Order: sequence, then structure tokens, then C-alpha cells
Amino acid sequence: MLEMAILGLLQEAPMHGYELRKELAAKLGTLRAAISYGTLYPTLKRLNTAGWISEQAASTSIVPPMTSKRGRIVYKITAEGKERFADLLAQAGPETYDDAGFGVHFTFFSRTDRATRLRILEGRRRRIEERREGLRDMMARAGDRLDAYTLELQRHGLDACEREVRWLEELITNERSGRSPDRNNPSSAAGPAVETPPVTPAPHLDRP
Amino acid sequence: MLEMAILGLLQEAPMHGYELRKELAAKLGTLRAAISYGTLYPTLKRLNTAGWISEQAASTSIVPPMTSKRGRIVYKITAEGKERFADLLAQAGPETYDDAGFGVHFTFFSRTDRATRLRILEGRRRRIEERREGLRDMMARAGDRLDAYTLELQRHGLDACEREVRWLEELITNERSGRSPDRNNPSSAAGPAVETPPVTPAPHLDRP
DNA sequence: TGAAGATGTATCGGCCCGATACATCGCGAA
DNA sequence: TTCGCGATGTATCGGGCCGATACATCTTCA
Repeated sequence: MLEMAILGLLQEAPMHGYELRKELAAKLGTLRAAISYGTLYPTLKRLNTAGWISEQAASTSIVPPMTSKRGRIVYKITAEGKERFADLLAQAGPETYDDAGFGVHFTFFSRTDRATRLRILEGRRRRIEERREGLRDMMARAGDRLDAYTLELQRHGLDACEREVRWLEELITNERSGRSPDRNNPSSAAGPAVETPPVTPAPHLDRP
Repeated sequence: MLEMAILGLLQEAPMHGYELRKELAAKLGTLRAAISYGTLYPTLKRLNTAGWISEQAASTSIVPPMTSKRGRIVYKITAEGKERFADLLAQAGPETYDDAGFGVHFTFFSRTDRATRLRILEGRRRRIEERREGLRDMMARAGDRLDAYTLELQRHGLDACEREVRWLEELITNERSGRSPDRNNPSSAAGPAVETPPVTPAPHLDRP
């Protein structure tokens, strides 16, 4: 899953690890906790070995280009990596519907075709509905057995489920009628399916 | 964290692994996905080695008590395990405030003293507030840069944060004024701090 | 100049997951 | 009666991901 996130970010612009982590934490929001370096660097190494990305040493300061032993490393997606990302974008399996997977896929929805978007949204909805049903008949069946705190936790969980289902319903409806999810920007409410959409280019701020 | 959950469940009644998993999935609700056997059995082994629990072979059928090679194993908490659980109950560190940790701790709130309950609730609130702030000034600062889908994901995440903070506020208020969280059962709204509370005994259904 | 703090790369031990395998039990159809 | 099949139950393995930690470099400011 993290593989997909990295490939997607690098598709927008080359970056080094530190930037990648910040971008990741920013875009993935609540569905995915901030990624750890203990995960990030091994994964980058793995992607490099697989040939999806390439590493390129780069010095931080402008003047001495190669004096330092350990400078920053800029990661760049390769042609194979782009193919790989396209594959990942199009597929929707069970791991696409858990919190982390859904968050990553949703983040790249503007680069996903509408059919896949719908498949994912509906799969996620199904998943949450199952969770909700489980919670419901647990609370119904267990008026005793559960103490007040546990019950309150379930109640809150159930509420969150119902809320997310409603959110998904709305998104699905919008998808079917060809609308963008953006409610505050009605100007973009006409665009049909997106293949290479108006992703704002992400300036690759080397020195902010 | 799983260690605490297991110890807590076994404090209510001895169980075998399969039961434990179901009980776990039931009580922990949404904050914690169903535990995997690949985690459960190694953890049980670890707890046994540490001396917190004891394993005891038991045949499933009633008649032949010892004919089978691999029967079910009933796990039981030891005196040391109870001490350990009491320690875990009382402590509140950073790992107590993430989703999984908070879920487990909250589940055992009826066995936690009020001061610790308040510490945990407030720590969790602080954690969620930080997440919320991060989300807020991300959305404020990034009117461009973020496409409509990413923005919508953030908006939904922000909403969930605000909702959880309100929920926590309410729980904290209730704690301070000495009320039980159960809104549907006003009969239990008078009990002061709980040390060995009316936990319903969990019948240990050996044959359902 | 030099110390503090932000930036940046990297490893290690350990928790936990999904997939898989395998054994036993209860029950109903052939 | 027996055979198979689904539920119950224990167990392992590879791998993803995390938190803690270490260490190097750059920027800033007193």
C-alpha cells in the first residue's frame, strides 16, 4: 500500500525521503497515520531494487556539488514505475477497502477512471456496512454482558459507521451523475471522466 | 497492547484462543480491527512464558478426556498476570492515545479508577485536537495544490475529528460530575468511583 | 565562532497481519 | 452406517509497518 502512495507522489514530482514523508502525512490525512522512516527507507530501497524508482545523489547546498559523504537523495519514478502505478490504480481488491488502503486509493482518485472509482467506493461502503451490522446486532443481543463504557464505545463506533456510509452514498451518487466531489467550487462541476486531469503540478520546492 | 486486552478478557473468565478472538473482536469494536491468529497464538505463548497466564489442555468432547493429540487449550490468568494487568490499567503513555491503544483502555474503563480515566480521556482529546489542527491549517494553506478528491477526504477527516472531540468532551464532563456514560440506563447514574465494579460475569460458554 | 535546532538518511527489534496448513467435532444426506 | 462438509480450534511463516535510536549536514542567530 505504501508502495502505491510513494509511486503516486513521485509521479507528481521527484522528491527526497523527508519531503516524501511530509507530503504523505499531508495528503493521506486521517485514514493513514504518518509514515515512519523505519518503513519509508526500506520501502524506497525495495522500489529501487525492483526498478520502479531511481535514486540520485544530490548535495543540499548549491555551491559544493559533491563534497559531502551523505547528502540527500532524490528519488524519481521510472517508466516501469509508472506502469506499475497504473496497474495499482486500476485494481481493487479486499485490501483496497480497509482504512489505510482506501485512504491511499482515494487520494489518487483524480487519476483513477470513473469505473474503478465506483468499484472502490462501493467496496468500501460494503465493508463499512458489514462493520455496522456487526456492531448493531452485537448491541441488540447484548443488553446485559456489556458494561456502560463498552456500550458507549460501540455506540460511538456505530455512529461513525453510519456517518461514513452516508458520506460514501453521497460520493457514489455524485460519481454516477458525473459531478466532482468539490462542493465549494461549482466551476469544476462539469468535467466528465478524467484520464490525465488538472492535477496542480506540485512545484517541487527544493528551497522554500 | 494486545497483551493488555488478553489479560483483561481472561480476568473475566478462562477461555481458549478461538473464544478469545471472538470476544476481542466484539468488545473492541471499531477502534481495533479483529485480531489475527498469527498474532494471537504467539502472544499467548509469550504471556505463558512470562508467567502471566497458564495453559491447560482440555478435550472438546466430554466423554474421552485425553484421547486426542491436539485438543483445545484453556488459558487462565495467574496471580502475577492480575498484577500485570493492574499495572497496565493504571498507566497512560503516548501509546494509550492512538486508536488501538485507546480502544483497549476504554474497553476496561469500568475497572479503571476515575483519575486514570480522566488522564486517558484528556490525552486522547489532545491527540485528536492536534490531528484536527493539522488538517485545518493544511486545508487553509492549500486551496490550490490539492485536488477536489483529496480535499474532500480531508474535509471528511476533519469532520470525524471534530465529532470525536465533542464526544470526548462529553465523556470528560460526565467523569468530572461522577456520572456513568450510559445515557439509556439512568439507574446506574449514581455510582461513584469503581474499583471492582459490577462486571457481568461472562458465562464462559463451553458448549453454546 | 559556535551552539541549537531543523533537515535528512539509516538500522534494529518487535508487533501485528494475511495466507496457509492441519486436526477435530457435529450433523445430515446417501 | 458412514462419509463428507462446514464450524471449531491450534499453529507457523513471510512480510509490512512502527517506535526508538543514531548519526551527519545545514541554517540561524547570539
